[in-house]
Amino acid sequence: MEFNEKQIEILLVAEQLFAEEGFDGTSVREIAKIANINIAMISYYFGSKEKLLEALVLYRISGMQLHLESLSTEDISPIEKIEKLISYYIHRINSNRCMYQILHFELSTTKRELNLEAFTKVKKNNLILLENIITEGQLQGLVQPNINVALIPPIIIGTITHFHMNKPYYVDLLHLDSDEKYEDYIANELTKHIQKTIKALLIYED
Amino acid sequence: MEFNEKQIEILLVAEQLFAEEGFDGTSVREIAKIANINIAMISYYFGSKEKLLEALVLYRISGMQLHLESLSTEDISPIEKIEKLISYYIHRINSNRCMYQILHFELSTTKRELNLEAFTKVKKNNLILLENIITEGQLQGLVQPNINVALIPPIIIGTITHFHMNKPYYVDLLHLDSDEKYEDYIANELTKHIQKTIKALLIYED
DNA sequence: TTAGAAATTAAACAAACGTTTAATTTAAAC
DNA sequence: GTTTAAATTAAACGTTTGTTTAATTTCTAA
Repeated sequence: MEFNEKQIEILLVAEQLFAEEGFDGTSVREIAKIANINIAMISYYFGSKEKLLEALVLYRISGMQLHLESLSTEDISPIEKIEKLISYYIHRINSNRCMYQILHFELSTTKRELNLEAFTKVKKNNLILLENIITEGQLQGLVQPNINVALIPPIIIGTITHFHMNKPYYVDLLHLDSDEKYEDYIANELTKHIQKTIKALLIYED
Repeated sequence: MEFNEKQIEILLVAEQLFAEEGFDGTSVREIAKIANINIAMISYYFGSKEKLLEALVLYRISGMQLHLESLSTEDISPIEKIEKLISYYIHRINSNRCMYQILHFELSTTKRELNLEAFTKVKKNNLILLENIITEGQLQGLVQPNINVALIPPIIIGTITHFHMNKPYYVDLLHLDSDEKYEDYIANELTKHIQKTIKALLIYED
């Protein structure tokens, strides 16, 4: 699926609005107004509002593949690999904040049936990568046995998305009174915190 | 604010629908139909659809106060206290799944301005409780210094909510092919996993 | 038993919704 | 320059939306 400039403009406007106000809370007229196009163009290009959403999800997820194959073969310790993987996770969620917001809702609504196979595939690939790294660490005696690897991504992704979703609360609690401070906190404090947590979990003896 | 039986029935129906289809994705006619009442009763009792949501949020959050004051004085180790606190967290999120789903969306939408002071208050109270327990642990030398306490609840809450939101994915991945298995997994595996993670974080030496 | 309040109803309201139409403009190809 | 397709438009379409109305029923208390 290839999109022209105008279509991409529409997709980007729709993405932000869907994230801010939800799919059902956003009207095609609103999208058209901000994207500076006629309402009919949405049906003309995408078929319908719902197909616009599908196109958007596909458009984003296809660009979301982790390029981490190289990580497996890098000459660093498994722990460092995990740290890199977490950084990458956080970076991906950060730069796809709107799409994660949309998916979070769409995943749990019964209203629409989005085809999220591509997304599932990405996640399963990442999980295998993580499993390999952890197995490597276990063989080297750096990582404890009996680690439930499937439950590690939820810690990483869950913590970050929860932080984002409760932005007003954490801005208040942690005095992050500018967007810059907020972004910095995520890139530094929060990232380190998650890395430390996962490292602790891997090393911790039950 | 006191509600009669009929009002509570409406609130419960609305809660489930708002959680499943979102506020904007749910119509008052749908609520009325399932709750077996006339559409006009919603305006009659609550004023409007939006005020119905406000009433619902207030109704749930007021019943959400942790009853954990006793925890501080219990004669168990700080680590055990943390474990209990986490169990309680998980139990609360589990039994308020719909409301958490609704709040998750409402917290990040710019459409409506819900008064969530009560919710913030609950969270801040819990944080103080957690801080006290951790300080106690540090004084006894059981817990490391330099713990960022504010970032511990996000791990707990984020992990569980992420798990819930991605239910179809984890059902598939972990072969939880019945509701019972799913619930059991959360109550056992996932709970233990989070407890282990937090314990590891508190004990782990950087 | 009766008066008054509360609860409930069907119907109507205007506004907003997603989508389609048919006409027009713009662009590309020959 | 003409032809054909693609892009764009304003207007209208039929639904659905949340809310209100005014009439009626049910309940409560004197």
